[in-house]
Amino acid sequence: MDFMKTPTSSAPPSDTALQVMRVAERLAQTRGFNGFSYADIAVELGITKASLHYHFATKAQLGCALIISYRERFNAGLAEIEARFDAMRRLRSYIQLYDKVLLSDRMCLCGMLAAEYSTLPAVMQRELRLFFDANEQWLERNLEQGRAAGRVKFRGPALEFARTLTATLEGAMLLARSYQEPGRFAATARHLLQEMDAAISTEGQSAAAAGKRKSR
Amino acid sequence: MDFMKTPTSSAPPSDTALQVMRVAERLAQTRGFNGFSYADIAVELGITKASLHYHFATKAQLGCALIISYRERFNAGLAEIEARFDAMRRLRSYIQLYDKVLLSDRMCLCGMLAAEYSTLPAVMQRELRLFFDANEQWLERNLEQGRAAGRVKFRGPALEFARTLTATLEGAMLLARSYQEPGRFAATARHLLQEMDAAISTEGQSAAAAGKRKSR
DNA sequence: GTCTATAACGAGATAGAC
DNA sequence: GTCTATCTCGTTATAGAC
Repeated sequence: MDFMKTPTSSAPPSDTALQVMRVAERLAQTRGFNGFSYADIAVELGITKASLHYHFATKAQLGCALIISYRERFNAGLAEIEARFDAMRRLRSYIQLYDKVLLSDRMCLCGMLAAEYSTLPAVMQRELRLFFDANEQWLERNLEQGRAAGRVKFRGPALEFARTLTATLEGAMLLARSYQEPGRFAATARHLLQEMDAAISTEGQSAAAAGKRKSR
Repeated sequence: MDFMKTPTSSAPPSDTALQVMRVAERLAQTRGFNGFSYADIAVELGITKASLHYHFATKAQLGCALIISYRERFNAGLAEIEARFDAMRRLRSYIQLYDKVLLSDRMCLCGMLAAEYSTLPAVMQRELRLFFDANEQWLERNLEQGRAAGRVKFRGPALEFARTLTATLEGAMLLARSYQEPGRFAATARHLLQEMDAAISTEGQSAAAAGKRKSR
């Protein structure tokens, strides 16, 4: 965990720094990285902007710390899930990670930053891609294992399906926040899990075409 | 077609206003609504910021004009598609609308604005939702028709699948832009179309679980 | 319609005292 | 570590001449 001023620093963040990050993370998730300022954080914590700059000299450094922290917690969550459940429950738990974020009225930090990608400092862009890389590797691995075990079904390469899955979850979060209905995300989550569950028959998906598996 | 200063105005936009919108739209799609300023537009068009304010008194009005214009063009595209093709080709064409945007190095305007939703003026928030509403109604209608005709297959209510579809496309665009690979979106698009195509067998999706029902 | 000029404010960031 | 004070720049927006 190196959140701090330089990528090579290893000093543990102070109490104040952690509070700054806590507030900044929420603001970044709800308003975007370009949607909040040091003044917003300072007011909420009852300190001055100058004090913030002591802990995070530039906003880019704060942004990097946010991504690294978020990614590490996410990866820790994934590791925990992977150690515990079988294939379908892992995927269910994966989706619940996203659901939990949305239920706290936030967008995924990295999904939000992805929208702002072209305006972000290069250092943040790099850290951001690492989040999605880790996501897709975890999913690819577990999808492949689940399919081999006969518990998960999907078509094509696991990597491509992993990317589709992440895209759907990020997109569903994004759109759900424009409405005031958490059910929008939940419905999509349910749909995804049903489609992947090898224990659920695929018969009768198509009302009229049901009888036409002959075509081949 | 009312892009202009008030929601009830109906004067056609002047040549300059159209140029302003053309530039502003591109900036909003690539950098976000909070990621560009009147100065950016002014420099690019070789006029002054003050002139911009003559055409669009406030940035919120410019933003509304952008959404309405974008939505109307999108709806026109959807109407054209609906008049011409059969079910699967309609869905393919729908996805191509998104692909075309991404290939011009842009994010969907409304997907981008959805990320910034909580920071947008209320008038823009309202116009934005109308875009997604129109999208989901078009998709719901055409998915249902396609399923009834036996050409499209999917599980559950058409409305829910429509929302999942839009979420996947918006999410895939969002993530594709953090990498420099348009193939990321294309792969997801291909995957979606394969899954929906009733003419494609669903056998063998699950390597191990599929030992049964082998009509191949 | 477009301009110059400027208001009014907020942004990120720094210097230096305590 | 936190403060006051300040700097510089960019932002939206307006007044008024041409």
